[in-house]
Parts: sequence; structure tokens; C-alpha cells
Amino acid sequence: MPTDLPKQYDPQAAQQQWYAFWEQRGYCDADPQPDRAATPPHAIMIPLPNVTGALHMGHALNGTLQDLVTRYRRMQGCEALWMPGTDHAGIATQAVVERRMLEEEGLTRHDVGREALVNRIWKWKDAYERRILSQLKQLGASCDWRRTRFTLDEVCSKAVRRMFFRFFKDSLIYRGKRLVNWDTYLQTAVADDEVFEEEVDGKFWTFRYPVVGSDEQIAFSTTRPETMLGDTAVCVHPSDPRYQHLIGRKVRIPLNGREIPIIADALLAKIEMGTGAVKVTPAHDPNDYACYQRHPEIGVINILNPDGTVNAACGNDSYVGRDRYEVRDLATEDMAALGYFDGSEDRKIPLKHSDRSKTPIEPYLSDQWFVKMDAEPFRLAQSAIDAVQDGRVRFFPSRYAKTYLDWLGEKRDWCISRQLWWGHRIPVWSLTFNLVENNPELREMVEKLGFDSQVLGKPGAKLIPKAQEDALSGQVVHGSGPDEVTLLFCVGDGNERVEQILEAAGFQQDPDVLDTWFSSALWPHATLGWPDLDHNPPLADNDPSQSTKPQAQSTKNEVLSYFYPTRVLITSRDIITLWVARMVLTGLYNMGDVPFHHVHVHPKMLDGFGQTMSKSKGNGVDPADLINKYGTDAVRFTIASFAGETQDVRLPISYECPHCETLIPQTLEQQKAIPAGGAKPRVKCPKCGQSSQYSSPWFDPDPGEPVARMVSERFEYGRNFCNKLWNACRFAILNLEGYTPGPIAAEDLKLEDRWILSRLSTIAEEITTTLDRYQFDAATRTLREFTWNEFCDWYLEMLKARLRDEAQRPAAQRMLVGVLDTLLRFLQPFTPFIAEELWQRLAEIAPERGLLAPEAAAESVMVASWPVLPVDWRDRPLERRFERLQETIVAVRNVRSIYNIAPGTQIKLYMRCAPDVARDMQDVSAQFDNLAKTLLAAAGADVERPPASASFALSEADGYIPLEGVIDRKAELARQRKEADKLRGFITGHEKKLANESFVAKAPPEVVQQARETLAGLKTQLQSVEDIIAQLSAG
RNA sequence: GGUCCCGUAGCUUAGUCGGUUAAAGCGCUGGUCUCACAUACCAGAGAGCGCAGGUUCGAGUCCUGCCGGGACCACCA
Repeated sequence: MPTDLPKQYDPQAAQQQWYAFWEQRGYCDADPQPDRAATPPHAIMIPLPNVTGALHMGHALNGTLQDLVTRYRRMQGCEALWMPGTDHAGIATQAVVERRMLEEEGLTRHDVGREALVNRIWKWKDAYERRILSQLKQLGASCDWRRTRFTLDEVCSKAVRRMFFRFFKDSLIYRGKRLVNWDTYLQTAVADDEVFEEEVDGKFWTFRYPVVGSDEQIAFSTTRPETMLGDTAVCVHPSDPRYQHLIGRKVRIPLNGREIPIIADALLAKIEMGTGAVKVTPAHDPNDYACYQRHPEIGVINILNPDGTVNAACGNDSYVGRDRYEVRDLATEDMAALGYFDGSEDRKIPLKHSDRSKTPIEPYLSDQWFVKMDAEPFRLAQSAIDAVQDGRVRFFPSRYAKTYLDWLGEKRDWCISRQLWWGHRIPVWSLTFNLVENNPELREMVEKLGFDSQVLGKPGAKLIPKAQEDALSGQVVHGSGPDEVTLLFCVGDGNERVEQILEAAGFQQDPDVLDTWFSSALWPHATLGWPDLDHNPPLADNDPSQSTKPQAQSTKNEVLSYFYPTRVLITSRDIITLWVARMVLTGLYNMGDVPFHHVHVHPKMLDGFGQTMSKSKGNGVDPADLINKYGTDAVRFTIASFAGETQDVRLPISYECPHCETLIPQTLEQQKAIPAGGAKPRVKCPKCGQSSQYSSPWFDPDPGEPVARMVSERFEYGRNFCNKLWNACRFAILNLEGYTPGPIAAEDLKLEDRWILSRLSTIAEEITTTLDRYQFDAATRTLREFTWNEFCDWYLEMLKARLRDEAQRPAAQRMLVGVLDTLLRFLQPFTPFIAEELWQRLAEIAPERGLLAPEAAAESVMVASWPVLPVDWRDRPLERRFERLQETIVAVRNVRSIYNIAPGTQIKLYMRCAPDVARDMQDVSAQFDNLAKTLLAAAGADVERPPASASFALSEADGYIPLEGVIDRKAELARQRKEADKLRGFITGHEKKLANESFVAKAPPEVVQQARETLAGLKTQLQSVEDIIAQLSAG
């Protein structure tokens, strides 16, 4: 006899035990199974979390859905790979480490140097990678941990290097200029999302430039007078009548004497704004830079040094070396002294600041590397557009295809360089030299690398040595001086010798690193071992799994060929462009095939105030807090129930008072509070009055302090469900004594058996269909409703009597175990731990079980088969009959409740109904006693209403319950009148509709027919109620 | 500014091809510790679907405009 289950499920114990069990058995591991042709492989690549910090609920949502799909497909017989890994997340990670270093030690990266900084970041990465992977395991993620990858590991680095080299060789990579957000204090470029805007007190100055060869002057305004030194044009609107005659003329900048053209540009200049004329400073303003790109002849002059001082290019020695703000004042004074100043007004100016140094950002022109998105013959952007348009890649929900297509349609070149130290270093070595100087050593080296040294004098030349096609590719480009050329060499992966030759010859590797998205764009094929085609990818060095499953040796990369393309990518909408589009594009370029067939875009997690959860906002919630409180299964089940197709998920958060467990709703102030040095903020409990520190992503509570943890009542939904399921099994196990496996003949099935089989078969299709469409919320609802409202509320209740009856007990036990077995398999992808726990408990007492015919249960529900149930079990008419019974029971319970009849008191029921309905009622008469403590005294067409009865009218039957001495005639009359009013309302609505000629004429005949039938039914029902009322009034 | 999405009970959300007087969970009210479950059971109250128009026999569902919220992109001399 198995041990009794406790009354409540203990999630923590089950989670530990079963996760270890799965890992040891290698259930999560996936290896090529070319022989298994019937079920195709199923791979999902994790949207690699950044190692910037711990996972929050957004990740938990993302991870739950991927695991759900992976487990579902695994049960369907697919070799299901869920590939785990993390992203180095260049800027974001370097920024957190740098910020911490600055705050705690007052050091900038220039103080510690490249190598030391990168080492610090590696330490950070190790810590957070560990944390992230353990969080995923806590969530029950069935990843193949042996294959864990990191974007900077050897396998991924090789792919990145190869990708870059191929792009370079195919002339898809070029060096160009671009404006970046420059932090002059830290002397670094800052990403857009690390910039915040703040209004500052500024001025709006108006100056004039004299028109060359004329007495005229042209007035313009600016908030940054120092940029006059870098002006290369003045711009007016092409149809501005005031300036028509000046277009094409030149003005002189009085500060440095430079003459610049007056150009017309409809996008930059607006007639109604200010004077209508605008100065153009391409090197220091994004709009002006865009204007320059439309008018490249005006040129670009960068007047700033990296530290924010003015350089020699400004054309006036008195400004050189001074800070830009100092020059702002000087330039203004000088213009005033020269008589070109028209005054200024005070203005609030929105100014971008660096989030890290809190100093103002300067737009700064810098050298960058780009990938051409529209170059023939590759047409990278177009190839990715085609893949979606012809259906090789499908979005779920489909509307997200538009985001993807619109963005790719712009075909903007991809800037892939970042001025950082954390990332893949750009594999290009360059040397600038003077053509005039004879440089025999250089020529010799170029020859040695396999080129004709004549090319050195030909800017634009492309160099691919025959002998080292995969090792080296070069370009000759113009240098900054007229006689200068720059030689760029890209070195392929694994060619350190070539790198040494270059460096010995004075070449220097580009200091920049690649955009993080460059490496994550390769994720689907890089993690599978591309570009190595002659062996499987190595397993992770620091394999975090408990699995001992070895990988097969092979002379081909079977992992890549078997699992690529993957089946589905599951992600959130904010990276459809940055990541999804680029994976498609690189997949097509490197592999000749799309990286995945489906893209499922799930909702975003919002906090209780409607803000998306993110690390930078600090409103993330650690899934561990919720898992500790509610259990993994509850968290997963609740999350899956959120994951619909339209709405984002709002998650109002509460703090749980550590003293009395009262939930205190989180306020915006609490969420944002950052301790200013001293005491940590506290939250006060309204119930017990005590205050306590609370968890926050901004700080750690003081050691030893009781902490109010973040919780969310919404997860009680899942917790309660798990408890319900647990107790259903507990009930089963308590009633399985003497269980023997055996078939059940179809003719032995009772009404409720056939009903539950019909329902089970119906929901099997619903769950499978909705999961195939990634409608997780619908699948979850179906399962919950079936488990709770059908299986527990009705079927289990109806089995109780049969389980007590010696003769009926064996069949009832077999049905009970069979239904539970199927249910646990359906639930495994959603709530794997409790499903496994119950599966194993059930196996102790019923190792052989099944529906109608028993078979041996799988050793784990994780590797059991996904239920596929016979379609002919579905029986709508039978379900309809069963619903009639349910309606009757509910009506009886209703009467009991209204008249406050003690649960132990039996009442009698008389049913007036058609003979076939009466027969059904008689068949299940035992259930009336069982479910409503009611004796079915009579059922048939000739049943009369006994005096002093409570009554109810259903669509196909009327019921009477004699309540001598209890019945309150007045109250009963009122109740019936209310019912009659409700029916009359329905009837009026239908009559009106049917009286409308247009409805009868234009609506489809079946709709009209349906309305007529409904009306007739309602009238019959109303008649019954009116009879009851008449009797009550009379007697 | 552009594109897309969302506004349904106090809260969080379903609502398929437009078709009975709109559904669920939580919360609330009343009653039950009934031999699986008080994280439970039974019953009840509670919204006319952001606002204004339109199309239609019929609109929560389709169209237009507005209001509110969000996301992505562009931009802010």
C-alpha cells in the first residue's frame, strides 16, 4: 500500500528531486536521430539572456513557453532540443561593470586599461551566467545543458570571425562615418538607451553670416554657437521667397574666415521656423549630418577632440585646446565684437546626458564599420524579406510580420562597430602609408602575403590572395591626406601566423569590437557548430548539467544538419528587428536556409503600473521570489495562462510583510526608491503596524533584517490549481486499494464515463490545436476548466458512490486511473514537477493503466507519449444529456441554498419531463442523492406539482421540491416572478427580432430558424414558471 | 512625427466567421471545516464592452475620428 499523500503539495521537494532525476536520465539532452524519420527534430534556440544581471519575470515568461513547447514536442516523439546560452551583451555589460567601478572605486576604464577591465567583466559574466542558468533550472527548463553556449566562447567566436571574413571578402563590409553619442568625460561612445534627456537652462542666440560678394547678411539661430566653427553650409528651404536669390551663393564664417555655400534642403530648413535659415554642422548634429549625406559636396569638419576641447580643424588658433563651453562664450563675444550678433533669448533646452557620467553628450563623428544591406548579388535585406513573404518564416501572431518587413524594407546599412572593449574584436588590421615614400619593406611584406605590390597605389582595389583564400582578404582605401592610402586586411579565423606577419610589419588591429547583435545574429547556426562541418560541436567546457550522456563522434557535423533549421523562435516583440531579422539574414547567407520556420511573439510582462519590466527601469521581479512562495508549477501554470495573443501582461506586485504575511501593494515610490547613502527604505504593514526593509533591484537589504519579499497574488491561480490536482490524485490513491489493471468493455461504461471520455477526447484536440498555434492561454484555460469543473466537480463526485460499491469498484478504479494518467500527460509540459510527482505516486499502485485497455506506464511522464484519443469518443448528444443532469443538480442545490436546508437533510425531487428525459434521470438517480442529497421521487410526463413546493423550470424539465413547513410562499413567489421577468426579457428580444422584416429577409435562414427555436423553448419555459406562479398565488 | 498593439465587472483577463439580454479567476456578499482539497465547496451581487459617429437585419467584434496607455522606429536647429 503506497503512503498516503499529504493534504498539500510540497513544490520545493518535488522540484529538487525530479529535476535531478531528469538530468541523470538525460531526458533533456538531444542528439541527432537520423533513423527516426517519422517524427521530425524539434529545436528551439533560447533568446540568449544578457549576462548583465539576473533574470526577471519577462524571462520567466519567455522560458516557460519555450520549455512548454519543448516538452510538448518531446512527448510527441520529436528529438527536442532546447539550446541554452547567454549573450555577452557588449555595451550593457561593460556599462554595469564600469559604472560599479566608478561608483565604488572612482576608476574609469582608462585608469585600469583594456586587459584589466575585460578581466573584471569576465568575472561578472561568470557570476551572472551561473545565476541565470540556475534560475532557468529552477523554472524547470529542459535545456540540453551540455550544449550551453556563450557568445564569446570558442565555438561562437569562430563563427563570428568566419562570418566577418566572408562579409569582408564579399565586399559587404566597409568603413564609414557615423555620429555617435560621445561622453567627453569617460571618452566613450554611449548607446542610445544609456542616454537620458534633461532640460537645462540655455540660450537661443541669433547671428548673421555675411554673404560673399554682397552687402547682404543671412541670419540664423543656434543653441550651440561654438559649432559655427564646424559649419560647412547654410541651408534654406528651396521655396522660401526670402532666400531664393541667395541659393548657390556663399557666406563667410567671420570666426575663421571659411567660405561655405548656401544650399536648399526641404527636409532640414523650415520656412516658418526662426529666420528660415539654418547653419549646417554635419560633424556635430544628427540632422545636419543627414543633410550632408544628401549634399555630400558641402563636406564635414570635426572640430572636437575626444575630451571635448576644440581642435585645429576649427580654423582659428585662439580657440584650439579650449573646452567647447569656453569656446561657446568666446565665439559669441567675438561675433558680437565683429558686429554679427543679433541678441539672445533664454530657453529651456532638452539636452542629452550620459547615464553613466551624468555629463552632457556631444554628437561626435567617428569611424565605424558597416554591413551593406542592399548590395548585389547578396541583397541581404531583400533575402530576409523574401523568406517571410513566401512563407518560409511565419510569424505568430501574423501581425508582427509587418514590423519585420517595414524595418528591413528601409535597407539601412548595419553599423557593426562599437567603441568598447568587451566583445569580439574586429579582425581587421590596417596601416596607413604615404604613396610618395618608397617603402620596400612594406612592398616585400605585401608580396609575401601573396599580392602584387602594385595594388598599393590603387585605392578601391580588392585583394584576395589565391593561396590563402580563407585566411586573408584586403582592401586599399584612401587615407586622410592626398598622398595617403590605407591598407586594410581582414584575417580569417585560425590564422595567427598571418596576424603576426601583419603586426610585425606595423599593422594594427582595429581597437573596436563588434555590435553584440553581430554575434547573436549567428546564434542558430553558430551554437550548432557552424562553420565546422566535419565534426559535431564540442560540448560546453563548463558543462553545467548532471547528465552523463556522451555525444556521438562523427566525421560530419550531424548536429548542425539534423537540427537546422530550427522549428520555432519564441521571443518578445522588441527585438524583431534587431535580432530576428538579422538571424534570418545571416542564416540565409551562411547556411542557405532560414534559421527557423516559426516566430512566436509573446506578450510583454508589465508591472502593476503598466511599465515593461526591465533591468534599467528596476521594476523587474525575481522569479525565485515567486517560485519560493508559490512553487515552480504554479508560476509556470499562471504564466502560461497569461500568454495570449493580444494583451501584455500586467503583474501588480505586493510586498509580503515578514511579520504577519499581509500583502502590501507596491507603490511607485517604493519601486523607485534608492537609498541616498544611509538608511534603506522601509515599507509599513497596515495590519501589524511594523515596518520592514523590502527587496529591490536597486540595493540589497541589510544583513539580518527581516525582508518584505515581492509576491503577486495572481500566482494563487496556479497554486490553487496545483493543489486541486494534487488532491484529486490524493483521492484516487486513497481509493485505489485492490486496483487491478484490465480492459473495460464499452457496454460497461456509464453515462458519466462516456461523458468524461467524450470531454477528454474533445479537449485533447483543443489543447493540441491551440498549442500548435502558440495559444498558450487558451490551452491552459481548457486544461484548468476540464480538471476542475468537469473532472473534479462532476466526474470524481459521481465515482464516489461507485467506488464504495463492491461490484462497480474495479471498473470505476480503472476509469479513474485512466483519466488521471491522460490528464497528467496533458499537464506535463505546463506543470512538470507536480505531474512527475503524481505520475510516480500513481505508478506505485497502478503501474499498468490506461483508458479502456491498460498498458505499462512510462518510467517518467516527461517521456510518456502525448495523448491522442479516438475521435469517436466524442458524443455531443450524450454531452447534452449530461448537461441536463448538471442543470438539474444545480437547480436543486440552488433551492437548498435559498431555503437554507442543512447539508445532512435529504429532500425529495419530482421531475415533470418527457419520457426519454425521465429515463436518463432514473438512470442516474443515485447521483441525486450523491451530489445534492436528494431523492428522485418521481420523473415523468404526468408528474404533478406537490403543494408547498419550491420549483424550478429548465428548458426540458420542471422540478418540484416539497418543502412543507419550510417554504416561504411569498419569497418563493418573488423568486419565480424574477425568473419569469428574465425569461420575458429574452422572449421580447427574440420576438422583436423576428418581427423585423429585414432580419427575416436578410439574415441567413439558419440564424432565423435558430431564433425561432430558441423563442419556442423560452416560451415553454416561461409557461412552466407562470403555472408555478399561478399555483403559488392560488394555494 | 510614423507604424503597430491595447482600453470589456473593483482588479487581472477570455470573447473564434459580426448572430440568445457578454465569460472566467481574484476580490465582494451569504451559507458550509460534508468521509480528496477551507489553497475547498454551495449560492449570490456586480460590466452593456474608452468616447463619438458610421456600415449592417444585427456591432464588444468591421470602418472613421477623438481620448487614454504601451511598444518599435524616426526625430527634437
